Amino acid sequence: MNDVAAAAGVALKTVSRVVNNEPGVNAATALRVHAAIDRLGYRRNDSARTLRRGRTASIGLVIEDAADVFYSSLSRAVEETALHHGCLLFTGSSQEDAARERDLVLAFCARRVDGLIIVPAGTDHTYLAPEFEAGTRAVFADRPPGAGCEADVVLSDNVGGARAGTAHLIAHGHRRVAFLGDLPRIFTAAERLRGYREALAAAGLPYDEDLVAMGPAEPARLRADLTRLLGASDPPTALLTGNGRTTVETLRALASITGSAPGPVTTGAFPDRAPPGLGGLALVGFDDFELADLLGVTVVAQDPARLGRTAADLLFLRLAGDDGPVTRFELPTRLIPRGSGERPPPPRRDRG
Amino acid sequence: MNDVAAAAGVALKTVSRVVNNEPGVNAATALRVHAAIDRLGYRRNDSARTLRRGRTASIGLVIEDAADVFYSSLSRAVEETALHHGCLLFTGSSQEDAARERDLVLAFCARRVDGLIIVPAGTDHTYLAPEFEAGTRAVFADRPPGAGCEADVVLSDNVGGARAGTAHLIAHGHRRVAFLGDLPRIFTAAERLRGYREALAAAGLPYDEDLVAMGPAEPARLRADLTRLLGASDPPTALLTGNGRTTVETLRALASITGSAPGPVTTGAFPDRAPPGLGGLALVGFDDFELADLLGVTVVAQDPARLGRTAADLLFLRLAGDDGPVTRFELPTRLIPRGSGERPPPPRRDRG
DNA sequence: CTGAAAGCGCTAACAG
DNA sequence: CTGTTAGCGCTTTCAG
Repeated sequence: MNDVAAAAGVALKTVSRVVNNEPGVNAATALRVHAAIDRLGYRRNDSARTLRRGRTASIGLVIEDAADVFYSSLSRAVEETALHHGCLLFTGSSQEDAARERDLVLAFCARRVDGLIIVPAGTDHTYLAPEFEAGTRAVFADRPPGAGCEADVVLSDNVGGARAGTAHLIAHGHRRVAFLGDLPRIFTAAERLRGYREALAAAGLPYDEDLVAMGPAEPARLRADLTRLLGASDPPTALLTGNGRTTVETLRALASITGSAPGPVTTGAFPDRAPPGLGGLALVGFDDFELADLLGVTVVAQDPARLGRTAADLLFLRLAGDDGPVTRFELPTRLIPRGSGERPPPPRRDRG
Repeated sequence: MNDVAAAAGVALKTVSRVVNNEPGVNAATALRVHAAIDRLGYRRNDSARTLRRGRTASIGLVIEDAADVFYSSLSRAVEETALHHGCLLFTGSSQEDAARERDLVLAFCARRVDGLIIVPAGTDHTYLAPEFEAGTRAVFADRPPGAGCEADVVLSDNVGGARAGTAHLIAHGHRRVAFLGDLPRIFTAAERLRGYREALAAAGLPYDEDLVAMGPAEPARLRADLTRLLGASDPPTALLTGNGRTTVETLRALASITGSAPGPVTTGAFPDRAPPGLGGLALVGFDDFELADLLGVTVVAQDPARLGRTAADLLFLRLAGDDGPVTRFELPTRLIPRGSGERPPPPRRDRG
């Protein structure tokens, strides 16, 4: 900028004014400055600019895994909103690791991001207190912050969604509904388990621990749990899977267990024959996923993009000075019947 | 930092030394400084730090769409490598818009990112020249830079992959193979079309323009093109789809045209019956996708994560001072037979 | 081992 | 309309 000023024969400040389109610069002078800028290939250093101005015009986003469709949709929505507000976006994946989440957040804070959107992996966010004190704002998405951390949060209605999915299966005659969930320490997994239990209770059905399998969405673990479930003396006739990954891996596991892939819905909306590969099981999955429509898999859909958009909107509201009380948004889920969740249980065999 | 220095009764520089673990500080002094840091909740401002040091320890990534699985995998790999090098990552989606690509890149450059990884939407990258001159490094991924821009690039073997996919269908007896590609202005689409043509030529088959449909991967457009293709007097018996989105939307379109969803591979590896929904068509898709295995869809797989990793590694090599000649990596693709690509054409009806 | 001074590139505040 | 001065928070350089 100094060089430009020298080249144009003006003061530093005049160059600054021109570069920022500030009013009150003689057109001729501005022209001279512009010429110098072009000649020297000058580009403003926004790093220095933000240092001076106090705001970095950047926000940080910590998600679980950028490669996961759920979080990448959320991320995309946040990006859109950020750009719309003239903000650049730092992204990082916590990999469901609390320490890594903290490191990322603190790294973003060290760069003095104006705000944060966090899908928390950990449950202790006391490390954020100094940052909050320093004026950094944060909005939590998909999961709430740990106890003792007051911050806005945008969630899906996990309990309601799981309840609806379970009730849907029960309404179609199922009395033995299994739940395949994520690790129970994960907020959404615990909430969905709660919804599942509530639906059972509402229908007067007993809660049977043997019908519940919580764990990571890994093929080996799901295969083992499914084998156990299906081999039991009183096996489930329906499955509620706790998230997108789990649903997909369950379909895969079932295909290998029953010896064929899950079948599609035939022409009509809801076929009355069993989709091959589900082995006669009914299935409702939490989270919509690509090709679920073709496969005829009934799901409880979240809207990850809306989750991200809402969180980002909220953050920018805060950054604009909104100092209202901490809020908690809960976005609705939507049950999409596609066949796999509308199948009745097989006729009851007599026992003995 | 001033406050900390005052509180600890030392000079500014001593605090700086402690914060950066620089050697040559009395243990007792360091302790006093640490105490002051904790008491005041001090956190170093990395923005100021990078301004002074010249390097921002951040890189910018411009992809087409963060919500697309292909680019989100690439993105995740870049992120991993960046973090490994102590770098933070700015992300932005160009949405296949050259102007937006440029704006994002220049915004990143204004923040003085150390380097860039770009999946270009545009074909004119002269706007980068001043940045290169200023020392910013860039690596292109998935697609090469426009003419006149010298930069490293990491690609998939698009020609070879498309050639292999087409040859695979021809080897299974098909002589009427259609190609459903992306917009021809997109580098990868053009390359894959070239591979398709090469395979035809190698097999002594004519290139029939009526068998080629290039355009955006949108349901309506694909439905129209497929309807036209299948309704022709000499319709194709096999399809090569030009990317993941197109494959998925083609499956969807075919399902709605033929009145049923595509069917799964049955127990054996390659069923000899037509997967329902493909209407007897054989299909090879460019790009692997979630559940392609269960649906039995043969694909030419790219490795987006490796694309990202390679590009990032290359960038950090450059940032470390490697000034070798500009390189062009081409990663291999892999044909994964799953059934849909191994179906023979239907017995030839006599015409007339 | 510690400190004072200068300055990274920019903008805010106040002159002229 | 233009310029000067100070300083954002840090590190570099050099001197104690």
